[in-house]
Amino acid sequence: MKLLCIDGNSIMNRAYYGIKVLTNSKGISTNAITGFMNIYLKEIAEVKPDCVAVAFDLRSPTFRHLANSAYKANRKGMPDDLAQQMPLIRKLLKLLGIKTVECEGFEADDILGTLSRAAADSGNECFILTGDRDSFQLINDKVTVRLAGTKETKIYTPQRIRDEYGVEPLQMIEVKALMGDTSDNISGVRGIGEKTALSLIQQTGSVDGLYDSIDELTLTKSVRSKLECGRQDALDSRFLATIRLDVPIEKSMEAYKLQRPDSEAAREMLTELEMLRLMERLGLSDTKMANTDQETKVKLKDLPKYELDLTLNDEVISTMTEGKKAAFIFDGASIQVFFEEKLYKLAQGDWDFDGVVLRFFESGCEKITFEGKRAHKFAFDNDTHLNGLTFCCDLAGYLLNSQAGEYTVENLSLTYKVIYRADLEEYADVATLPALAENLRTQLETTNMMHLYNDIELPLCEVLASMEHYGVRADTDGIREFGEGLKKDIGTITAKIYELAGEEFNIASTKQLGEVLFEKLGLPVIKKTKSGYSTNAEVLDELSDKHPIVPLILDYRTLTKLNSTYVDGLLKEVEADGRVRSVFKQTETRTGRISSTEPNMQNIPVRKEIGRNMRKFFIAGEGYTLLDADYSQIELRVLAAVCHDENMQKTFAEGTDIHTMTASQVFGVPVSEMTPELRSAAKAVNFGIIYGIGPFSLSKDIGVTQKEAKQYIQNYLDNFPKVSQFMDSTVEDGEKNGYVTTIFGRRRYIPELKAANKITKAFGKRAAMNAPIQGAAADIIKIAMVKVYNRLKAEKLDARLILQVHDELIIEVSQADKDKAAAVLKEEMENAVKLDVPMEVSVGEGQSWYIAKG
DNA sequence: TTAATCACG
DNA sequence: ACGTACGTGATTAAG
Repeated sequence: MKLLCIDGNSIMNRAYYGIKVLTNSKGISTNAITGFMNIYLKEIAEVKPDCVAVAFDLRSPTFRHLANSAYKANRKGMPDDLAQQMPLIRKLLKLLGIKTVECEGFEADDILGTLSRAAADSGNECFILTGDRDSFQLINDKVTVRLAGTKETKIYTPQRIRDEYGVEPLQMIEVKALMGDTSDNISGVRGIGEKTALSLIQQTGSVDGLYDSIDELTLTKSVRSKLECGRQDALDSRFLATIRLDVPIEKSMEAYKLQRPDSEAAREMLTELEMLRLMERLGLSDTKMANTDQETKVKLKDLPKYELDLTLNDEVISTMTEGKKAAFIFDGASIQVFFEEKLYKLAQGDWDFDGVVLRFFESGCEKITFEGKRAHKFAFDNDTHLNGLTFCCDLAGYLLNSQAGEYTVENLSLTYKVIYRADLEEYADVATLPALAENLRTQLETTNMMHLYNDIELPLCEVLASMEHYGVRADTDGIREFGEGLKKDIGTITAKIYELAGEEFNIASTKQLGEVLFEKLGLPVIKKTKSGYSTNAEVLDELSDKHPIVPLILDYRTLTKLNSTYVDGLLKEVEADGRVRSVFKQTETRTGRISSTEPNMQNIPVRKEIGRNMRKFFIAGEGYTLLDADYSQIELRVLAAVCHDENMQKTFAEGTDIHTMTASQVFGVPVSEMTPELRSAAKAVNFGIIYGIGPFSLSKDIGVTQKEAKQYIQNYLDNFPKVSQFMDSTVEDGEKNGYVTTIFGRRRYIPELKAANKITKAFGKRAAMNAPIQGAAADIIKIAMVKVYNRLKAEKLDARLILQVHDELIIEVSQADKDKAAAVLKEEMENAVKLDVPMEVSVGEGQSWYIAKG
């Protein structure tokens, strides 16, 4: 028989640090449990054991040996959220019919030792699954250690120990006695490390053997004296390092046979923890359907059967007329369609794939799909239009929970308790769509997000597809030339840096740079990172007048960033027709913004002139020009509107400068006596308010003491009590409901608000304060995009939206239509929504983005 | 794969 | 005593 012994604490620890954050909507961490079960299931599949035992340390401090009461005293207490998961995993294992073993006064290691010995003695095979190397001494012909790493499990047999360490497994005790183990607070012999310890044991076999023959050994003076001084330490450590094999626990293999799980209770527990994926993997979700509702529970055999493997062709498409419904999934290379109880497919390479797909898209029937942006784009790329799209499941899933991560049909079915038609194999996703869409629709209604869905997200996906279809024209020669200049300058600066440093090194390596700056040149260390010295721009700025090399490093950083990310990075993305087509992601951010990738067109440099030059290379096509419109202070306007602060509203209504007004209030200075410095400080305060400010960061930002910064914030909140109230009530709502919303009803769940950890909770509060502001601004520009898109189309202007940068829209328009398009753009953006505060938009025009932006 | 850095709103 | 403003994406080095 095979016995799998698991070091529960060690694997939980591994799992905890392996998966960073994972909490359910109630804020309970589930990362360690999830990781543990992932490892467990993988190991079970590989080892195929007959018996399983999971050993745990007891919660109370345990001492293996009374001889040394300092034992483990210095081991750091486990983080709270890991400790909270320990009783949960034990309960779960019990429900799953897996035996857990613990014993007062003994460590998990001792239990592993005892069980492995018992298994070997009764002629059985034993596998020890653990995350640390402590149990190597237990390895023999019958006992194998499986060391769980981040990616793979390493298997340790006696031979592997001999190969790796040159000693027998049992001799690992002797090695540890000499080298010690800080994590277990075993001192070992002072000054003896792994290398020396191994070599000594290889020569003498054991601690006893070593001291018996110490006079005959050839040793360096220092090693000999260390050994002589540490003789008693070695003996004590040897005792501590020996894992016990005689813990009073059940030793019969029979007792560890896997029991029948208590499925009902396990299902209940996992539902409570919201670990639906795991439930599925454990086969607990009743016949592969994540369905816990009694009345909708259906057995697999009762599910309707459909006609499969039909070919999508024009004959059937001609029957897909108005009023009928079809579900489809199109991934670019193949399409599956579910229509009137039949499943059709077609793949690239099949006869007239593109044509058939496009004629299906043009058909009059109502369509539901998944990731409809791709279908829209395919239609646009082929000069036609996707008609009748009424539901897009990923967008609904995103609105319902913007931090769910991956919006796949399978995940959504699990979350929204829809029978996932795994029985239909390649058609599983498409056959699941109708039920999923129906359920998602209901959810959107109950959460009051139908408006958001119908009027913003669904139409927006067509707009984004259109933007991706058109792309932006790039001046590749210009970029290349700019790059040449950069590369030349980088070469010059590099040489100067090497000269000043007195050596050549990799300037891009923070490690090497840190050594040069702080060790060789002796500059003061301002800040440290986890892995060494911090060398970020903030630190270097402080050092810039301490040594001439520092400003050069800053220049080097600026230039190499421009060169690799923007020049080389962008050139890679330019397509054959001279245009770049970014991918705009609609289900990525937690706040409702869209994001841009491959390339990211939302972080093209602008703040510094050198980088801003990049924008000269984004240009209009022949005969066209660019229009650039941006909202002025949209987030502060949103704040003024949602909190109903009369002061702020009046400022915006009258068109006076908001930062000046804030400065006057916060610093008690009349507007007529305002200085640029005060205005700039007030600007930082204004931004800080939106982000959930703290005195520390504000003080750093505007260069005043923390005390002063604190006073400014207090002044602000006293002068704008409505803002203060709004922030408080938002956090309160978040704590009560688990989510906060924008004025348009967009939700963001913030499980961090329920965290026990202070830092996490503080983050939750800031996120809660920010989300309604950033989110509403995102809502507004999305509405504007849909309106602008529709107007340009309705008025048949030769113009199209091509970019969005959070508060900025860019249109490419024919010279003839530019005035009309500019008017449409300004009008639709300013009137996208009606708030208590006017929205102000400024529009610029020019051949390049650089000029159009003004 | 992760950490550090830096580009944007 | 802690760690320090919200939201993103790309590149590079290094384990």
